[in-house]
Amino acid sequence: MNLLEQIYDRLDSLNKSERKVANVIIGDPATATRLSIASLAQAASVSEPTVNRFCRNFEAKGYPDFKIQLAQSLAGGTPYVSRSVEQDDSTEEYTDKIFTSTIAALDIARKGVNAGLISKAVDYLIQAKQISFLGLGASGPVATDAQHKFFRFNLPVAAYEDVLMMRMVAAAAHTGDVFVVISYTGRTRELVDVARIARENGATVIGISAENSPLAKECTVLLAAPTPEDTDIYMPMTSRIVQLTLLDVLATGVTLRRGVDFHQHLKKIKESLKATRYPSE
Amino acid sequence: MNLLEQIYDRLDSLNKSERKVANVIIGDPATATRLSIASLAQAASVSEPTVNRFCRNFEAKGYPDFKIQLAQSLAGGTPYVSRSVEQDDSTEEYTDKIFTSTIAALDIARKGVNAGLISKAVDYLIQAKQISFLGLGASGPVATDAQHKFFRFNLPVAAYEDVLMMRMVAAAAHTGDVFVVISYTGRTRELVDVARIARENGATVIGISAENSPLAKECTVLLAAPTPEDTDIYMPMTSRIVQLTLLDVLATGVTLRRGVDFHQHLKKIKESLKATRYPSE
DNA sequence: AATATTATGTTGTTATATTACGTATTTTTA
DNA sequence: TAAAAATACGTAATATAACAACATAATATT
Repeated sequence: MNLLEQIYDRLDSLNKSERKVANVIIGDPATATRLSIASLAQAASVSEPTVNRFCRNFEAKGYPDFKIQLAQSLAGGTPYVSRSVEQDDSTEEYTDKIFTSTIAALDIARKGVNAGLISKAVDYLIQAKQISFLGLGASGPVATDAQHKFFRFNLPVAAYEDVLMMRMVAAAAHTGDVFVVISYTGRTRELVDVARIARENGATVIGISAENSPLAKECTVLLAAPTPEDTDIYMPMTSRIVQLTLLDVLATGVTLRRGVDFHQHLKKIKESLKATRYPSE
Repeated sequence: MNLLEQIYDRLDSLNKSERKVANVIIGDPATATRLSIASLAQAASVSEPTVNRFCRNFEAKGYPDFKIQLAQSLAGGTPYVSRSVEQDDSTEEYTDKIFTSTIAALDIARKGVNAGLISKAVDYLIQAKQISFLGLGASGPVATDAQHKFFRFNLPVAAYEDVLMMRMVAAAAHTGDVFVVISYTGRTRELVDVARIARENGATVIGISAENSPLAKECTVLLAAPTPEDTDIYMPMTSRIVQLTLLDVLATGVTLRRGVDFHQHLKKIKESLKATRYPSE
């Protein structure tokens, strides 16, 4: 709960003078952040120490600290907390909730990412003779997207959304091949099988999936997409975006490691696309 | 643009001492808000007036005012500022940058979304006899993903990544059909053509694309994915995530509008998938 | 009604920020 | 390349703001 909410919350339990202070702040928090303690005291018709005591009541070190917290609680207005959509939400509400939840999921993932594992995964990808992205169902497009991305970065890639193809490719895998297996739950039988086959043939398996899942056990490197609390209907949406972002990170890592020559390649690709486009005005 | 972004933006145009100050602030903006001018000056190895001048450079009345603004730009404590990846970034650094940029892009999009247009788009989707998602290249997987999502919500959907198929479907379009056309630039010739054909046949075209683009002109409703400043190599990544999130919003809107019956449907789908999975422990 | 307790204000001190000015550095011009 | 101008930066003095300690007033308790 942010500072401003706390003030509202505790309005009743404040004594006379402090309530005066609270009311001035609530009345116009934005300008309150610009006032000196003297001005605020005057505006509330109380003494300066009263304002100071008021601030300390709210876990602030003093008046300046209080103002900083107040400013922060004013910022943006919306704290990034995953809130689930309700049946009677307005368009504004559910739009905001979806964006906010997605941001919250990314933020959690950001904090939970293991840079060591990313680095390890990049090591494998760089040395790969062939990279295959595997994903079924909702993870299918994620795999295809990864293919596009890595292709742009001039790497030998393929994506498969078809179980039979996956099996065939896994069966024909060699040491040096890398399979990136994408699965939200990590429990899709077929994918777990394919991962095992690939591994048995000496390939490296990078999993983008849930921790402690059957798939996780088959992976050389597992990048866990930390899954937030509620697993309701809307979850797969945000988890998929986390997966995509993890793949962005991997692609970036590979690119950086490969050095400068890729810029040339990228230029070529961009050129090749120009013909298909209307020119910019 | 918030204060922190401004600082990033003007880093180059600052002189030596001021850049020192900027770097300290950027390095840890959160604690910077708690420092006195003396401490900050010391941390940056400059004099206090230099810090003061620095603050005034950024349209602040003085140091305290600057801190307030900084605090506000720090919503929730984490600075979500799009920073581009540098060649010599460590794994931690580029990982964080990618996540942060993605979040920043979503945040910008969140603020820029027009709820009225979302609502309008949802209206069309709900009444649609048939919904087709069209995307080429990097937007292809986005279209396919949308198909998956909307299918789960029991809507008559298809996705096309193939130009010829698109043309055929557009040519056979009827009033009541809805085409969702996804394009980052909005300048892909083929897509623009297809959109026009679909419109001419009475279909509704919902664009998820850039404003003022050729594609935008062919759309019944345009959901602009506001594109942040720099269009360098990494941009398409984040823009695609904004597109996906917009589609999440649309899917959610449709679901909410359709009421309760869809829960039944969702349950059925979940059941059907169970057989393919290893059970949860 | 007397006492204890809490609330609030006054004063002086300390911390903090800012101004004014001077020196050093860089840039420009001859 | 030297001289002049402009800009950058720091020192020291000053003004402002915040706080602590104490005193007084108000309220609650017995």
